[in-house]
Amino acid sequence: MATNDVPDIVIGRLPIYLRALTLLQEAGQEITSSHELGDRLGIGSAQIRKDLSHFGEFGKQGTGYEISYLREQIAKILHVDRDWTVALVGFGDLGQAILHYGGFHRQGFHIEAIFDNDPEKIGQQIEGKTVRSLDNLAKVISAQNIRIAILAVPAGAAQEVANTLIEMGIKAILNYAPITLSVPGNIQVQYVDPVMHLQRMAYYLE
Amino acid sequence: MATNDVPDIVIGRLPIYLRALTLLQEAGQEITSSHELGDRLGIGSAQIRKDLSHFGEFGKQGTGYEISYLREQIAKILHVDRDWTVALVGFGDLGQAILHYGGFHRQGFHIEAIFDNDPEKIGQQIEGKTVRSLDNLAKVISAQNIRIAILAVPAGAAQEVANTLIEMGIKAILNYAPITLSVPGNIQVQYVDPVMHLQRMAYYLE
DNA sequence: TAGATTGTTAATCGATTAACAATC
DNA sequence: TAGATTGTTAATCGATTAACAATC
Repeated sequence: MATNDVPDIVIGRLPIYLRALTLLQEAGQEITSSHELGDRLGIGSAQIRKDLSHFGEFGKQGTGYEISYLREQIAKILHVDRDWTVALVGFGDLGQAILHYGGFHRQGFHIEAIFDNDPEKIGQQIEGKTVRSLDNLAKVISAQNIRIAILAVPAGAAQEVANTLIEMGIKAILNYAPITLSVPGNIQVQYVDPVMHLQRMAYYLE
Repeated sequence: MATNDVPDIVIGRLPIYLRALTLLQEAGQEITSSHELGDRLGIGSAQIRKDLSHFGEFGKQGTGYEISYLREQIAKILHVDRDWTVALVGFGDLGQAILHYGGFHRQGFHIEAIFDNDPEKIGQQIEGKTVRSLDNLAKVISAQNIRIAILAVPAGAAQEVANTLIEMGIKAILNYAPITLSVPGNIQVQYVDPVMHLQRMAYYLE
C-alpha cells in the first residue's frame, strides 16, 4: 500500500476509471470486473488490476469489484471525495465560457474567485462572484486558502501570471493558454489545448 | 524517413514542438537547438532529436535548427500546412463556446457545419452558418467532404452520435463528452476533459 | 582550427502484458 | 465442487537517455 511513488501515468488513468465506474453506477450496475472495465476503456484487464494494486486490494476473487465501493476508494485516493475551491484567472471569452460551463462545479471544483486586469471587467458581478483585479490575488487566495487555479489569460501573459500565482501559494494550475509553462517541480500543471489534439489527429488523416 | 510506423507518442509531441517553434519565431528568433527547445519544454534534448529523426534530418551540426524551416516541416508532417473543414455536433452551451472560441479557426480548423437536434436551435443562423438537424449529417458531410468532427453532445448521446458520424465517413473525433468512446481502429479519437485534469492534480495536493 | 550541435547507436529504464496460484 | 476473477510475479516490450562519431 505504498501510496508513495506511484507512477504518474497510473495516476492519470484513475480519473478514467472513476468516470467509467460512475457511468456503470448510473446505469444501475453494482458489480464489475477488470475485464469489463478494460473492454469498455480499450485497456488490458491486467493493467487495471496492476494499477489498482498500487493502492490496495479492492476486489474479490471470482466476483470482481463492487462498483460503489471502488468508486469511493478511487475518489478518496485522488482526493476528489471533497470539494475544492478554485480561482479563475482571466475573464475573456474563454474564462467566461469556463465559468458558465457547469462541469467543474458538478464534480466538486468550485470557482469562487475570478480575476482579470481589464478595468471594464473589474467589479462586474457574475453568478454571485465579483471580478477582481489581479492585485487582489494574494489577499483572496490566502483568505480562502485556494490551491488550484484555472489559467485563461492570453499566451503572452501566461508565464508571468503563473509566476505570481505560484508565489501566492497556488499548487496546481489548469492552463488553457497555448504555451508550456516553466514551473518548480512541486507545482502541478495540466494543459487544455484542443487545437493540439486536432493537430495530432490530422497526422493520421488522408 | 519511414513516415510509416512512427510511435503515436512521438506524434503527440510534434504539436508541442510546433507550438514552441511558433512562439520562438514570433519572438523574432531565427535559430534554435534541441537543447534550447528541450529546456523550454522540460524535455531531454536527445528525445527531441530522436523524435525528429523519424521523419528526416532538419538540423545542421554545430548550428542547430532554422526555426522557420523546422516549423514548416513539422506542419507538413502533421498535415496542418493546410485548412481543414470541421463539423461541430451539439450546440448547447459548450458547443456555442467552442464555436465562439477563435483558436480553432486561427490554426486552420474551420467549423463550417453545425448540428443539433433541438428544434429550437435548428435553423438558427450563427456567424454565417445554419444550425442543422442531425438528419442532415450525411448530406452535409459528404457534400463538404468533412473528415473531422467536434463532439459536444451530452454523455448519454455521445456514443450513438459518434457511431452515426463514423458511418457518414468522419475519421477523427474531438470528443468533449465525458465518456470513453468505442470506435473502430482506423478512427481517431481525442478527448477534452478538463475535469479529469483537475482530478489528476488533486492527487498531489495536500 | 576550436567549439558546438546534430543524428544515431547502444544501454538503461520503466511500463505493459502474460500467466498463474490463491481463493471467493 | 466448478467456474471465475483477483492480485502478483516474471517476461516482454517499448520508450528514454547517455554517449559519441560526424561535421558544420
